[in-house]
Amino acid sequence: MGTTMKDVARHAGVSVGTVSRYINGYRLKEINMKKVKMAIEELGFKENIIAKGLKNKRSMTIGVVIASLTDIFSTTIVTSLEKTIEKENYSMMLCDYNCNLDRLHRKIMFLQDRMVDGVVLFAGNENKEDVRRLMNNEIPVVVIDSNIEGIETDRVNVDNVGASFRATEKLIHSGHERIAVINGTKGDFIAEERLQGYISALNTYDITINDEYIRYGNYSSIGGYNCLMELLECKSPPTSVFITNYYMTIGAITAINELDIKIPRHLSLICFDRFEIMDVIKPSLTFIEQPTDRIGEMAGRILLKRIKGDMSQFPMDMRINTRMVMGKSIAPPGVTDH
Amino acid sequence: MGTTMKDVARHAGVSVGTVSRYINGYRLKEINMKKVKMAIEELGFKENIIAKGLKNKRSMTIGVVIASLTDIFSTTIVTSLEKTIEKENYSMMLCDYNCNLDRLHRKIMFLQDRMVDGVVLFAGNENKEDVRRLMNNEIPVVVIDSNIEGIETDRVNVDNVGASFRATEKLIHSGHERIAVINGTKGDFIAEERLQGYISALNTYDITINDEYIRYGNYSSIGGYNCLMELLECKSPPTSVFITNYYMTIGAITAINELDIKIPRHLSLICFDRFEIMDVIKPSLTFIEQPTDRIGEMAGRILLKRIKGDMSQFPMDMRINTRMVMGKSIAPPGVTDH
DNA sequence: AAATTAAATTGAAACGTTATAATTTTGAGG
DNA sequence: CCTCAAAATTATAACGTTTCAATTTAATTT
Repeated sequence: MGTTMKDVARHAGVSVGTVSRYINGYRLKEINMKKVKMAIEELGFKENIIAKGLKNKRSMTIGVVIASLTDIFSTTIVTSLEKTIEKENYSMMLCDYNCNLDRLHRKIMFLQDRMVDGVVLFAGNENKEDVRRLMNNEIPVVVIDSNIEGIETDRVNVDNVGASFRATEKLIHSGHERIAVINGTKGDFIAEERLQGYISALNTYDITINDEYIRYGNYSSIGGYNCLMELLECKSPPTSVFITNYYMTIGAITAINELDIKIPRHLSLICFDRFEIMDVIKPSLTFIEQPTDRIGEMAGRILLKRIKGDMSQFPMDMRINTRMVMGKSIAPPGVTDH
Repeated sequence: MGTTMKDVARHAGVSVGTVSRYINGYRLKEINMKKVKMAIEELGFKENIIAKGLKNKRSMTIGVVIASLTDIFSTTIVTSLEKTIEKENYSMMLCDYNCNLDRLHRKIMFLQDRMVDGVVLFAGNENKEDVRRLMNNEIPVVVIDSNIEGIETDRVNVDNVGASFRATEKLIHSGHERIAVINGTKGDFIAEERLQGYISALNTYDITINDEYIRYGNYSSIGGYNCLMELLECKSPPTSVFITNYYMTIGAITAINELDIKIPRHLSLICFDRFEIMDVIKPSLTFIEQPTDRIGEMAGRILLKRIKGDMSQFPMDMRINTRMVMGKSIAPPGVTDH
């Protein structure tokens, strides 16, 4: 280790320039090619990406900022994002900021100091100044699951409105009218979109909107648990619930178990996101699957494209379709099994 | 952006060397200090970590390899690891390899190419050749939750044997003798240690070991679900179960709910790891909490120490104590509530 | 076979830092 | 005010690449 291109050049009897050209895939005479190749193998040469980065002002690294490393939805997307960028020899610096905006700011600064070639931001990172600075420095930014108002960036989102519409519609089609929603965080981009889909479905089918049925669980399991408990304490409790994320679903199911409510006999359920425990829950849940693979891949592809300087179709507003997976958690209201 | 030390030097009317010395905190004359400081502010100079890295052969980056970004236990540790290293201005390249050994190899190569100053490996990364290569290249390695046989590395583990002993003992103390264990993956370092604690507790209290009560759930919720189902189908089912990780606990609880078994009336439970849904499960579970904060912090501290060249007490075998958190999931066997 | 063109290679100057030897400035002592 | 040491600063050579003008080598044409 520690062998440089200079060593390789000497060993092969050519100049460093030639070695460089070999490394970067430019054509050179057969004979030199062989000599260089052998020298590299014999010396175990590995190029120094740092020196390379200094020269071409590229770090071959992208920065990824998520709210929390422990949020499985984000990390699943990141996994596929990484798979996409590593194909082009990029690596990733992954940061979380644990909902601390100051920390978020520091992280973005940090990535910029590290000369990342591009940045992927996840929902909630609405630190406009930082984003603006990145873009002024010509560091492309792709935003996932969000939309930074007032700043034009490429973004990748699922079709939240459509998905929620169809989820709600699904409940309506099986006869429900008392349909509740356990939504994320009030005002949040995703939550607003999902709410819009829900409302629009109810409107379409002329069902009156009952504010009591609209709850916010802050994307957490404890939130989901509490919302479900509260919903069932309404004078006229819902016969079905639409839950807009993974953690809240876990919480709601825990509440349901505790209350000894049977699904779908007493309550129909449709939720967002596939998660591991799903395979194991009985009855199987009907849910909307967000194609995390595709989200990560798209984000990666767009970012790489921008990094290469291709600014066509900027800003892209990529909308990814979801898929509804049918389980057995929905039945007509007020019907007993037999 | 784009301004270099040269620009600062010119603007301040000093040489680049002086600017460098300012940046790195060496003493210089008051007057020059002020001039440089002003110039930096006026030009918005930011040092180029890449160039710096090239010169001092340090990337100020550590590599972290975990099995999967979606494994919450690992990512929780990584979160605190990151907090530790960022205090000293290090950043982290986080990789997962999704149980693909070839991918693991590539990742480690990758980190080495990126000139990381140190590496943290999580359980299962027993790619001896790669680890050896890292160490030969004087890149310090800290291993978490594992022990690479035949290679001396610093490592950080919880006291698995002790924790499992006490967990099992706890069940024994409340009168159980038919105690099952749902363990991770057979042969795995952690699983073996936890099994050892279990066996040793039974031996200590003269309880015969029943092989039927020892199950492997591969750390997955589906595994935990299946194990629990199987255990209850024994001719003489256990009255209590010790579950050695988070995901398997989730699976087991799902099975328990499905079978309408009441805890702790029909079955006592003790498990490993705190997780979000825990706050919400009734009855509250008794569990062993692994101090993920401390694990990450220790790993970070040891690695930084090695990076600084301090090899004292090498190889460290750090054992972190766990804590038992009392819930209401344990009761004497065969006793009904009232 | 000479002349022309094309292709391949070389050598040296960058990239933005740090380290070091050489130089200048400062300050104390006589 | 000169000398000499100590302190501070400067200029320059690295670090390991890439790039580009200049040069050499090879291929083609006449």
